[in-house]
Amino acid sequence: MSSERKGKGRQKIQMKKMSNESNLQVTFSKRRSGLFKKASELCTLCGVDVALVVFSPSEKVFSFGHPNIDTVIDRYLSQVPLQTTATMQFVEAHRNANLCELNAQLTEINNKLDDEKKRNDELSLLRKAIVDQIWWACPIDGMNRAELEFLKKALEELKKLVAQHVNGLAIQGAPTQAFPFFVGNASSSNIPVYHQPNPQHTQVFPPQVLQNPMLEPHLFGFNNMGGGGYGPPGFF
Amino acid sequence: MSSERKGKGRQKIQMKKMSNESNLQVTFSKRRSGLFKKASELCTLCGVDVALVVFSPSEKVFSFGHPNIDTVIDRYLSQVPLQTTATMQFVEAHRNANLCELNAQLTEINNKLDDEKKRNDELSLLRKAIVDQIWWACPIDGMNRAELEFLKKALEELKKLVAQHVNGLAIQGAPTQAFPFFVGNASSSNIPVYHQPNPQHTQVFPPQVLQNPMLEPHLFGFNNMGGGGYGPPGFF
DNA sequence: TAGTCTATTATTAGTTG
DNA sequence: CCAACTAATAATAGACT
Repeated sequence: MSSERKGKGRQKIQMKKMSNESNLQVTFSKRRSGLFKKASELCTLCGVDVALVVFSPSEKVFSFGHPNIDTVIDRYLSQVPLQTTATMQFVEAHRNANLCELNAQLTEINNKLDDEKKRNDELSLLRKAIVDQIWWACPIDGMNRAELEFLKKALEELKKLVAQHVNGLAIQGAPTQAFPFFVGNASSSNIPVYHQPNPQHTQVFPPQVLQNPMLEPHLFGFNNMGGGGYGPPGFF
Repeated sequence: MSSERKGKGRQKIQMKKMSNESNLQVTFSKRRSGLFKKASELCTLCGVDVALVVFSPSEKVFSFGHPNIDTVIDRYLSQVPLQTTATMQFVEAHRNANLCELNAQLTEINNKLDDEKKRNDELSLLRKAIVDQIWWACPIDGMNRAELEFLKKALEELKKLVAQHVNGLAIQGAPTQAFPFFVGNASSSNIPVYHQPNPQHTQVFPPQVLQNPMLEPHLFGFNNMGGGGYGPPGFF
């Protein structure tokens, strides 16, 4: 009988492993569905081949493939001759370690950016409120010079604050220059290991570009590695 | 200088292969990013393992894996001993053929459902408009009996129409009983081949449950096939 | 070719049954 | 566990840059 509508709607969630087990299960189901749907849509819209394998928290396996998962996996494996020599493993280990660290830093910086952005938004709002108030309070000419003076001071203070924030961001985020990713539309993210093993089924000297799909080649500055001339084979 | 804001915003698109090549490329890039992001979020939030391989329209390969794509693929392959005997291939071929057809039918039915829903929405809106008009026009008692009569007739007509639509749907969609999927939140979809090869790394007699993730086990009525007793091994 | 912007559509977190 | 609902957040088609 309690016909109350009290759904609070979707809430933002932290991008980290969910603590509540039952929530995790539900979220897994929903998001798995969403992921498979997206994958199938990509196939349909773009006519490309995809393979997707997901192990559930209870170790059950879910998979999807177009035109067929085994075909795609075979194709993938044939392109990644996986020369699992000791050297390769060493390289890979270093690479992964680096990536993890980079991702951690990226996440941290993104969080800071989020915070700053939020604070800036708040300040902007406040500023807007005050400006509006002035607009309302002063039909045409300053009716109360003292008040106007006060508001002017407040505005300057705010301006300074904002400047400080921006500045602080620039200084604090100095290493950010190494991670110009996400700056446009930053949003906290905890991204595991992305991996583009080979631009094509070409050579396999340096294990080649290990990357975050969000952190695509062009973001690193060296775009178009599909040609043949790759960058230096150093470990980053 | 033309500082016009004329973005029309996101438009709905048909769930079929895009015809415009350059649009397709752009969409592929955007959706690939989105897909990889979703995959990584699933890993992070639920702590599960995922492997994702995508071949671009230009045959480049993009992949993602947590904790590592090869690990996940190995795990997947070990669960799918792929007894590629001739019999199996035959079975598989039939299964795929069947699935394609089923998916096609499903898509068609979904489209019809969408259409019907839209029409029903329109009718509902119309009905509501009329009801509202009555409400407005008649403060308390019928001020114009003729008009009221007309409206009553119109309402009955609408009711009949809606009934017809529902009925038509039920008849036209008779085979729908075999596809009770999506009924809840139907939305056109052209889904390729989904595949859950094995509930666990258990036996492999009938190649086992090939399915659409959106079409999960419970939707088929036989949930929990992780036990051991499977249904008949027929080709659907 | 990739990034931006904006209006929309799509997805989903939290709840209830 | 599953479905439905709601109110939010998130993703993205189209147009520009």
